[in-house]
Amino acid sequence: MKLTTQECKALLRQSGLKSTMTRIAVLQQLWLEERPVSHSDLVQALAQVGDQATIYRNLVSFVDKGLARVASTATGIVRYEPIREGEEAHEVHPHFVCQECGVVSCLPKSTVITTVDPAWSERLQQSKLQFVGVCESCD
Amino acid sequence: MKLTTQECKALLRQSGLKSTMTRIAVLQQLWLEERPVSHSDLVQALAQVGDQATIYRNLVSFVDKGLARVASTATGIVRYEPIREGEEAHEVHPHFVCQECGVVSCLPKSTVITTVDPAWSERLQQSKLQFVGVCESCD
DNA sequence: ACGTCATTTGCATTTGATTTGCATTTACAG
DNA sequence: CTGTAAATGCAAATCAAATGCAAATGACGT
Repeated sequence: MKLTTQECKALLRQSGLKSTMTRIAVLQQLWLEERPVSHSDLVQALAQVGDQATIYRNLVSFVDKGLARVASTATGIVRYEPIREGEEAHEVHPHFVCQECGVVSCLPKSTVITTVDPAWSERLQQSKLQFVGVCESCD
Repeated sequence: MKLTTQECKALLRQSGLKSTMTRIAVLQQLWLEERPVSHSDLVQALAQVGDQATIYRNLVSFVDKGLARVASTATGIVRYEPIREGEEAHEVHPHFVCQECGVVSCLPKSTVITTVDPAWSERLQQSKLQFVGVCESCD
């Protein structure tokens, strides 16, 4: 999904973050990707836009302000995804991690139905469901 | 759960791994812990038993041989747990991660009921469900 | 029990991702 | 326009994870 510069500025403003060139670019890139992306993915994609430390700190503040979340830490690499409108805090779509190539992709929420014991659900801030297997291209 | 040295040797033998002092100690420690443990947890626990590189390589070969699995990579730290008798390959195994202290603990399977779309279940080697929240001690 | 050989270990070091310090620049409220 | 807190760039520190290599050790045949 594509986010216009104006929409980015609006989101940032709402979160109390200043609208910097780099920051806007990072946010747009996050929304552009159709899968969770790592810090180094973004550094590559935005090499001429900004520094790695800047990108890193932007990701941290996005997570802090609720504009993004850590979607996955599979393969020991932290991957982020934007938080899109209308997502429930403790009910997030599942991710699929390929054992071979390590690619992390998003699955439709409908892939799984989860029922959580009420005793626990109150304690939940968030839940992450990860499927591990071999993707089609590696099969 | 406790695993005798003899049982360790048997498991290792079955997996085609030699029965070394350190290796047995690592496997026993894994079984002893009631929660997923990190490499450095083990290095601490087995400081006088063996070297960090040895422990690391043992963990890798355990995963390789199916004696253990990476249970969690929360906090960017890889945590292992032993694969115990009679566990289903694609069964969901819920863990709880504390946002504050980062401790990862196992939850009873009954905490969650999941139904996976058959189209995907065949591709599954494993599923991991992670609950994120604040544990009692940090609350 | 003994020797051989592939496996495993210990120690040192490297890699690669993530994180921080600090001087400089920039956004934006007044 | 101006002052100030926030944000940036660059360099360097961290920290977990991974590797190279020589020495040590388990397992198997004799």
